[in-house]
Amino acid sequence: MSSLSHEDLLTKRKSVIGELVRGKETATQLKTLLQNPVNDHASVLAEELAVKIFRSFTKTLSVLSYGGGADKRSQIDAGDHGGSDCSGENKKSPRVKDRRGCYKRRNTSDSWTTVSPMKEDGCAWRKYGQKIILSAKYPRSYFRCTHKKQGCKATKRVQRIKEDPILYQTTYFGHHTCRDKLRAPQINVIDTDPPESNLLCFEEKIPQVDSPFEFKEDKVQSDTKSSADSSLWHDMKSLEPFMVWPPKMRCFDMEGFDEFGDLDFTFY
DNA sequence: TCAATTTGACCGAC
DNA sequence: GTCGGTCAAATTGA
Repeated sequence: MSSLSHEDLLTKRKSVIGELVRGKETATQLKTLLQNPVNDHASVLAEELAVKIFRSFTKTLSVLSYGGGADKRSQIDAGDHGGSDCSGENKKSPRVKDRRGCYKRRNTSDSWTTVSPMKEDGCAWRKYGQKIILSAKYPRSYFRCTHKKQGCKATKRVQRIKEDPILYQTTYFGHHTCRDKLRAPQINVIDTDPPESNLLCFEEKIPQVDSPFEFKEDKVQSDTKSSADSSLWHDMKSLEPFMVWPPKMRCFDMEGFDEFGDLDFTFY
C-alpha cells in the first residue's frame, strides 16, 4: 500500500471520486423521488436507491481501506461469493465427524471499516477466532454477534494497527438483525460550522450511547471537493427516514491513506 | 453448569 | 502451496 505508483494513485482517486459522484447522483435521484413520488412503487424504488448509495460508500471505503481498487477482494460484488455448499453433504470424505470447515465466506460488499482506539462498540460480540496475519504485526481477531443463534449474521474483524498500536481497525460485515428491525435508526446530520469544521454526525436516535456515525470531511480538499462537494452531505439529510446505516459506532480515521495526495480523509 | 475464549485444524480462494 | 476465514473441541471463568 505504501509503494503505489503515481498512476495507481490517480486510478484510485478516480475510483473514489467516481463512487462518491455516483452516490451523490443516486442521492439526488432519491431526493427527487421522495419529493415527487411517482407511483405506489416509489417506496420500493427509494429503498433500492438507498441501497445503491450505501454500496457506493461501501465501495469507496473498500478502495480506501484496501489500498486500491485493484485489490480483488474489494471488488467482489454483492451476493455470496464462492463458499462451499453446506446444504447437506460434505464434498470431501467425512474425515471429521463435525461440520468443520463447512462455511460460507462472508459477503465483503456489505462491509465497512472503522479505526478507533476502542475495541468496544456497544454490541455484544463473541470471539470465534484469532489469526496471525502475514503482513500484520498483531494477530487479527474475529467476532460474531452474540445473537447468532437468533439469526444475526453480523461479524467483525479487529486488527491492531501496526503503525499505531493504540488504534484498532475494525471491519464490520453484515448488519445486526438481532435488533428491532422496525426501529430503523434515525440519522441526525449535524453540520457544525461548515467553514471550519465540516463535521457531520450521523446519530441514531436509539436510547443508547453506542452509535454516533461521525463523518469529518475537513480534510477533503480541492479537486475532490469539486466532485464530491459538501452539498452531498446536505442531500443526505433527505435520506433520513430511509437510510439504514450500519447500526454501530463509526469512527473513521483515514489519515493513514496519505498516498492519495490531496485526497485525504479523516473520519472521527 | 453454562457461556465465553483460546487454539489448532480445516477449507476455499487465489 | 499459501493465506485468510471459520469451525469446534478444549479450556477458562463466573
